[in-house]
Formats: sequence, C-alpha cells, structure tokens
Amino acid sequence: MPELPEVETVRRGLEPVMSGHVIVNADIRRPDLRWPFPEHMAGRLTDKRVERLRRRSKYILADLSSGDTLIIHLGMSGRMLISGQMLGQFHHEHPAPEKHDHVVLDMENGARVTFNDARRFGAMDLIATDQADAHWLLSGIGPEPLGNAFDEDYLLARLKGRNAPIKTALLDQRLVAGLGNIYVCEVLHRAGISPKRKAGEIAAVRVRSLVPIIRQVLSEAIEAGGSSLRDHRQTSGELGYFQHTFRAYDREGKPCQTTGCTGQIRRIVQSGRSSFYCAQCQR
DNA sequence: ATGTGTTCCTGTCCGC
DNA sequence: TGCGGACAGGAACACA
Repeated sequence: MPELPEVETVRRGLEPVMSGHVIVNADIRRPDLRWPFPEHMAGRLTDKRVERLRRRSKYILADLSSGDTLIIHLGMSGRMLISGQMLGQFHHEHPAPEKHDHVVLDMENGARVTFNDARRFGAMDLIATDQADAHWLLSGIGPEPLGNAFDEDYLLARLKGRNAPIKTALLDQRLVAGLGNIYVCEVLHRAGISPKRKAGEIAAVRVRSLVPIIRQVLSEAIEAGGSSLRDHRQTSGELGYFQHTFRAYDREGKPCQTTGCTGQIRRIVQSGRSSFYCAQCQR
C-alpha cells in the first residue's frame, strides 16, 4: 500500500477538491472492502460538507459537517482518483466506473472522487469526529514520525529489550506510525543498520541516528509525490517519482550505492516480507 | 507480553 | 498462449 508519503500525497491531492466542499452524491458500489461498510454510509455522506481533510498514519480522515469523520485506508492497492478536472476548472463529464471502483463521491463543485482498490485490503468507516482518535483502527497507533512526540529518547526507550529484528520493529505501527516495507528498507540502508539486527541490541547512538533519517526519507518522499511501483498514483493519475531514488528497495543484485561500498543489494524474507539490504555496509 | 506465521483478495510477471 | 507459482506500499488475527 501506500505508506505515509503516498497517503499524504493523496491527501494533498484531494484537499483542493474536497476540503470545504459538499458531497452531493455517494455511490457505494459494494457492501464492503476489508470489512463491511457502516450502516447507511451513502446517506451519512450525502449533502455533508467536508470541513477538513487530515492524515493520521496511513489513514485519511475527512471531518464532515454532520459531526462524523470518514476514515479511509488504502490497503495495499487502494487509489483515489479525481475526474472532471480540466484546466483548473471542473466540467461535469466523468468516465464510466471501471472494475474495482468501489466508492464514488460527487462533489458540488463538479469533481468526482473515485476509490479504486483491486485487492480490497482497504477500509472505510464512519465515527463521530470527537471519538475518531479512539476508533479501534487508530487508537493503538504510535506517534507520527514527522511530529514532535517521535524523538531519539522515545525510540531508544521503545526499542530497549526488544528481541525482534529492527526491520520488524519499525514496521510495527504501535511503535511509530506510517512506515511500511519500502521506507523501512530505505531508512535502514541509509543508517547502515542490518535489518536482521535485534532492535534492543543496537548501540544507542545508532538508534538515535534513525530519527533524523526517518524524517528525512519520509520528507523527501512526500516532496517527490511518493513512490509509484504498481498501484500508487497521485489523485491526478500521475506517478510519484521517489522510486527513482531507492537505494535498497527492489534493487536485488544491483550494486550498493553507498560511497566506497562494493557490496550488492540482497533480498531476504523477514516475517513474510522482503527485506532489501547491503550486507557489506549495513551492520 | 512478544514474536512469528497465516490470511484476506486480485493482478502481474516469470519460467516451462 | 496457457498454466502454476511467487510475489506485491498492510495489518488483523491466531497461536507458540
């Protein structure tokens, strides 16, 4: 799925067409994604103004004028595409729904927002805005990596004593929000830390170094519009371009690009997920 | 409590 | 071209 940078890219793309605008029609084209949609979802969206579009971890949250918040998760393959946009304006022609277009929202400004998700690991739910933080999908999630609560002391304390490999630990959304397989691989490569190393056995200075690296990698990726491998698209349908910057992810067999390193990127499997790393410069 | 493996679903790619 | 298997930006869940 989209990881934090891809979700933020989608949120930014949706912002101008949704924020401050009213949903005039909601077409719910199947009863569920990963879980059943909430009762009366179409009715609870129709004629409601989107007051604010927020992101928490890999979730997009749309606060509505009704007092509800629409929670959206893109799963592995979810996309949100805008149609009806032309030369900065909207005309009212939209392409016919395609396969896996599951939810279609028409805005009063003429824009159409289509949620497409082939694998249906995505999710949508509605909850009262003042209870959104306590929603079962959100309540256990750790601090935002780009926020102040995520710092060196926090990370050190949370990794202390953990026997899981650092790769696995950083994928744990309870520890830090929004990292996924791509960005954990990229972060560990830049940090020179092996994904196999036990989280609790990494020298404190090296753990501390992870914090600015995580911030840097995520910020650069957001700046680039995320990474487009198979599914991710910006809301305009355009590709992100951070994938051209990968130093580890999906580079099996290719030379390591760390200055002075002569190693090559290997792929291993950890907890069922591919890890890409250089055994020579990542210790 | 932590750690790991399985599962949901569809599409694509690669080797035979 | 067809077929089977591996694999894919996630993460809840069941179980040691």
